[in-house]
Amino acid sequence: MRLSRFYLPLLKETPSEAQIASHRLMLRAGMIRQQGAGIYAWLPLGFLVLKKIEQIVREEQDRAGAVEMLMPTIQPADLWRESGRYDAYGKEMLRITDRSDREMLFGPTNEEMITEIFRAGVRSYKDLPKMLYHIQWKFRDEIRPRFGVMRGREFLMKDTYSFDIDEAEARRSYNKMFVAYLRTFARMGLKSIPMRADTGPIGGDLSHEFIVLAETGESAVFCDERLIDMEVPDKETDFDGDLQPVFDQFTSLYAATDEMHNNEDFEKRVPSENRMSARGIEIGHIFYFGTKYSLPMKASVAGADGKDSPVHMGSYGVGVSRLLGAIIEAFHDDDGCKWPMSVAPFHVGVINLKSGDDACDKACATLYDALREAGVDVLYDDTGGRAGEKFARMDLIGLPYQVVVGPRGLKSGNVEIKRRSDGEREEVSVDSAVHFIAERVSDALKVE
RNA sequence: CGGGGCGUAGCGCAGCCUGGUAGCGCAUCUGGUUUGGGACCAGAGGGUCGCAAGUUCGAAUCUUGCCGCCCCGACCA
Repeated sequence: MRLSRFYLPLLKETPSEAQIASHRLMLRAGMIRQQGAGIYAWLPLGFLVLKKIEQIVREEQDRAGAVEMLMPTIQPADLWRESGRYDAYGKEMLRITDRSDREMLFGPTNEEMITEIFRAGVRSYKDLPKMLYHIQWKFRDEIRPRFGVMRGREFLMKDTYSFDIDEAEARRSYNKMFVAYLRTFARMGLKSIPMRADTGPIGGDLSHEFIVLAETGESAVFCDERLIDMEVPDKETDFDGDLQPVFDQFTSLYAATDEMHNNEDFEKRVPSENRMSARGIEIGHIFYFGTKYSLPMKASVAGADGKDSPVHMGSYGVGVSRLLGAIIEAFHDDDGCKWPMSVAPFHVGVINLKSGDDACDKACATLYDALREAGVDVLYDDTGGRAGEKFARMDLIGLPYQVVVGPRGLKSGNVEIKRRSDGEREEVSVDSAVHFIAERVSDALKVE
């Protein structure tokens, strides 16, 4: 992409409403634009990242055996009357009426709808287990939206729903998502920690929040710091096999959010040198809720004995749009974003320091074409303007690598390559630059 | 929803207390000098001061109502 064609409205000054780094940087880097409280338009740069995050989520869901579909944003109220949640949900749910005065709502989640869809098509235990997911915009009329996309009212969420014949089988589905989540967040460079979450009236131990540690996190968390470097299962993991050992391993050490924290327990189970109290951002939440919806909504299947019984369900959410905020919180400095390669809007930025200069233009054009040929996403800064402005802009948007092409280096046939993550620079010849970048990009994108 | 604050040019703000017909920085446009980390000089364009009503000879400024947004708290992916 040529910068001169792109739409990248940057802000030099910090908008007054942005309190935390991710919100500030998303506004300054021209990724989002606010349209109302907790409602954002995704500008080209932000949208590129959003799509990359979405794709990683999708790939790991598919790997775990879930099947993608798409449910509507608008749902009929009657569906929610079946589960009893139409009245229970409260003002968080945006209720609307259509031209015939039919009661509708903008979906805050999809348990009811997926249950209706499932019950319409499945009769026998032989059709189980099933895991279905979609990635769709949700609306929750939060009392107080804040922190940009971290707590918006409209947000993009991946939600998966599992259907099993009994609790033991449901646990297997739960474990699949548990592992899928560990992998999903790791691929984005995040160290996520599963923490016991409140299961509410249903009870049991089957609800976990996936937390990424960040100073600006919304909740206080307490954990054994050895969890941070626990090894995430690789892509050869057999999702049809027994995943219980992985679950056991990750849940063997203490980890709890504020609500679930028990200090006595914490001190008993965690050696003092490993105790960690920090703040965290919730980026995923998985939940087993048994027959909560299948019973009232009559989603049953015939068992081997010919008798009908309600299916056991679970739901598994990932805050896709929220992840942008979480990733920036984890990877940024005073100058801007520092995207991990896997979610970067472009892998590399080519900076033409002297647009209009024959040698510079030529070298840049060669690099631009060759990099794209090599499968690298390139943003080519072909604009006029001063060097300082170009450097600052590229640092702000935070592409993993910058290739600086200027008359000074070209005299000796060289360009400068800067790595955004640590600022390390290296002079390489124009000829070897493509290989240099392409190799590092493909290494960084390798899925393990 | 309780408490606090803010709406003045694209962005950041001053002016409001003490009414007199709107200003600064950045950005934008033109010309020139510059050119490897957000340049400089000269000039120009751009605002029904959130909306509505009221007080007044006169309202960005005072009064009332409404709308929007932000911050703290309780709630949430």
